[in-house]
Order: sequence, then C-alpha cells, then structure tokens
Amino acid sequence: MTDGTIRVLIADDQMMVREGFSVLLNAMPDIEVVGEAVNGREAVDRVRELAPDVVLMDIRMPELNGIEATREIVAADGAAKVLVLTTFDLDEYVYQALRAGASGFLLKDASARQLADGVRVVASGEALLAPSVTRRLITEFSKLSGTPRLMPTAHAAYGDLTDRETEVLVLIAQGLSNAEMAERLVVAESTVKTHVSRILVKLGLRDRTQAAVFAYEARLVTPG
Amino acid sequence: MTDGTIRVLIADDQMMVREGFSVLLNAMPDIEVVGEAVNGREAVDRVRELAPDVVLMDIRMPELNGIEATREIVAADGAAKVLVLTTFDLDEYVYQALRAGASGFLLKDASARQLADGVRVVASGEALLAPSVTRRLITEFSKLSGTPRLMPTAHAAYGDLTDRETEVLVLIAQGLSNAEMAERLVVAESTVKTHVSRILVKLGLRDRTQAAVFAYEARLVTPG
DNA sequence: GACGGAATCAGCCATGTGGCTGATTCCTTC
DNA sequence: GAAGGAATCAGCCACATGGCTGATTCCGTC
Repeated sequence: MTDGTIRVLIADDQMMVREGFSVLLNAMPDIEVVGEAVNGREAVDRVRELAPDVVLMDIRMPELNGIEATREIVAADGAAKVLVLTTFDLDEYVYQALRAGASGFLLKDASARQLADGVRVVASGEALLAPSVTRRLITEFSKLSGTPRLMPTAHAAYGDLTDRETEVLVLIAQGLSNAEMAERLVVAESTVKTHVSRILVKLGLRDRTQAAVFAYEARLVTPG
Repeated sequence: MTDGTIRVLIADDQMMVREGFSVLLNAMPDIEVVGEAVNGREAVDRVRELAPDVVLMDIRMPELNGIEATREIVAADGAAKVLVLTTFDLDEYVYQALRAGASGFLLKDASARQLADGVRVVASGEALLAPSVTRRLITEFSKLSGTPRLMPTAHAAYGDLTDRETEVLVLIAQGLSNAEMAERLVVAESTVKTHVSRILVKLGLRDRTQAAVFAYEARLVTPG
C-alpha cells in the first residue's frame, strides 16, 4: 500500500492456481500482482526482493512449506501480510499458519470478490478468518472464562456405569461442580454426590479430576 | 445479499455516527443502508422487520447493549451477520461480543474503504478481526497447545502461563493431586498450590477439574 | 409377591482444595 | 543498582469434596 495499489505476491506450486488468481486480482483496479513463487523458499526470496503488501500463500508446497515460509516472512519484519490459502476448511495446518503469523486465510474456491476483499482486508491490517476457525478459537478462549457449556450428548452407558452415572460423568468432564450438576439434573446435591462416589468406585478413580481425564481418554467426551 | 446489494442496518445511539456511516456506505454501489436503530432493542426489532445482511452494531447503547442485541439477533436464526463497532482496541467487550456470535468488529475510526470492505467480508460469511484480538486469541490457543512462543508478545495480563505453570497444568490433566505433583516436581506442596492457584486465576477457571478439561480442549494433552 | 437394581435423599466426618497474605531467592531488564 | 517477573515456601481459613452409613421409592424380573 505504498501508494494506493496493493502489491500482491502469489506463492503456489500449481501453475493453474497462480494464473487464475493472477488474472482475477489484476482485474481489480487497486490490486496488482507483482510476482509469483512456486515454493516456500522462493516465496521468502521474492518477498525480500519485491516487498509486496500481501502474500497469497499456499500451504502445501515443495522445498519449504507455507507454514515455515510464513514464519520467515513475518519474522523478517517486512510489512508483508500473509494470506494463507487452504483447500480444506478444518485443515489442521490452519492453526499452525495462524501461529506462524499469518493474517488470515481463504479457501481456494473463494469467489473473485472474496479474494479481492480478502486481499484488501489483510492489506489494511485486519485479520481474516473463516467463521469455523474463529468459532474454535473463541471456544477455546471461552473456556478461560470458566463458563461451563452444555451440549446434547447421546446417552451411552460406559462399562459398569448406569445411564445416570454416565450422564453425571459427562457433566464432571465439563467441569461442573456437584451443586451445578444438582441444579442441572434437578435433584438434590446429596444425590449427585452419591452418583459421583459410585462412579469413582466403579472406575477405580480417586477424584473428579481423574474422572474428567478418564472421560476424555475413554472418548466419552471429545475435545472440540 | 439477496440480489447483489448488501443490505445494512446501523445500530448506534449517536446520530452523528449513524449519519456518517450511512453516507459512507451508501456511496458504495453495492451497499445499501436499509435502516437505523438507536438502541439494542430497536436493533433486534429492525432486524426482524428488515432482514438485513449485515448489522453494524455499537456496543454501548441504552435499553439493550450491543452484546445482548447481538446474542438475540444471532440466536434469532437470521442470516444477519453482526459487525461490532468499538472505540477501543482492547475493549473487554470485544470478547463478549465474539462469544455472543458477532462475525467481527471494526474500530469506529475505520476508513471508508475499511468499513466497506468489512461489511462485504462479513456479508460473505467470513470473520473480521483486528490483529490485536486475533493475536490474543491465538496466543491463548497456542500457549495452551504447548507450542513454544516465538512471536514477541510483550503484552501479558490475562492468560499467559509460565513454563512451570504449563507443566503443572499438564500434570493436573493427568489426574495428579497436589501432593503427587510436589513429589514429581521435587518442590513443596505449598509451591504446587501456588502454581495451581495462579493457573486458575490466569485461565479464569474455578477448580482443577475445569483446568483438566481446559487442557484437553486446548489440546495441551490429547486422548490416546 | 419377593428380590434386586437404580435413583433418590440425609446426615456425619476427615481432608484435599482453593483464596489470601506475606516472604525469600534468583534472574533479567532498564 | 533499582525494578520486576518467576519460582520457591509457609500459614490460615472457608468450603467443596469424597467416604461411610442408612433410608425410601420405583422399577422390572423371577
């Protein structure tokens, strides 16, 4: 954004992708594709030469993948913002990319408008994320606030546990106290205590924390 | 986005703000301001009437604040995306807004271009966040994913666990008692208690069970 | 109808836990 | 050398937790 035109570098090992995005972006009056790279190593070099405003970065690339390339580019301190391109929405790499310092990411099947808007947004210093990713980040963050969340869990009896006990175990694994469970299940706290005690005995555990761990390890509840 | 024009509702108790944004946005050929609201309650009603694509939502408003209004609008079903407007970057409300289901937020001093781009982005289903917020979300997320930090995150404050604290958190998530951790780490139990307390405070959790749950959810430890 | 399991509830009690205050020793940074 | 963060430790206190005993009600099964 040296003057008003956003200078973009496209890094992708597939020629078709580079060409396609290049045409789409050059059609925009305020965006100019200044260079391309076919792998991460080349991307890092090109950024050094061309000092683009935005780098469209594919993740899967030979030589140096998009994650590492992003890390180097961001660390290099240039004003260059990295917009990561992914094929899959829930790609595990997305988090790595964000941690590496990417300003956001877009799906490869984004429309011309979405692509252009995305480039403009990260160029302006904002971050662009798919809602699913944001939701997940927020979910994690929400846990910090200690707000216990409820989710409809199919009743599946585990081993020796009765349905009710399994139900209680799930609630334990969501961090609820005995009082909170009593309220949730509409029973007395003493009843909950009985269930908890029986769960511990049956599973051979010592305390509710171990019960929570057990629930996760047994896939009774799953992260995410 | 029923046809191609993005229909926007502006909710802000200050007339000047409403007018300003309205003029800026209506200047865009693809954006149309279809209504205004002076408080949260009215915003919810207007959304029901007008079914806008995007709601520009101020946080501080009489009657019903932006957070609650956002919650109602998002819960209402609606295809309406909420773009929250804030005055301060690190506004605590930002997180509440995101948890309430907002698609993103913008600073009130955003340029016309940023504003328009932001509206288009959230209308297209993406999320828009200021880098500082994203960084913080990612910091939380990655700190707890065990990946060593390499970005200079001068800011501490809310959720930065120290190495030792992270170590203790992992042990908690393995079901160890304070006494057991003390033995394992070769320190006094009182020291362990201090670490545990600080972890709970920093993460905003109540007890060790929630800490264990958090560790799993944050992928600090994984099942199997 | 008897039997047993499941769910419900109430006490009592020892203690692990978490909050709070205050302190010391290393470090690194300014 | 001052300042501040991190790790260490101690004591006190309120309370949730977990173990134990004993009880009632509602089921389905034999």
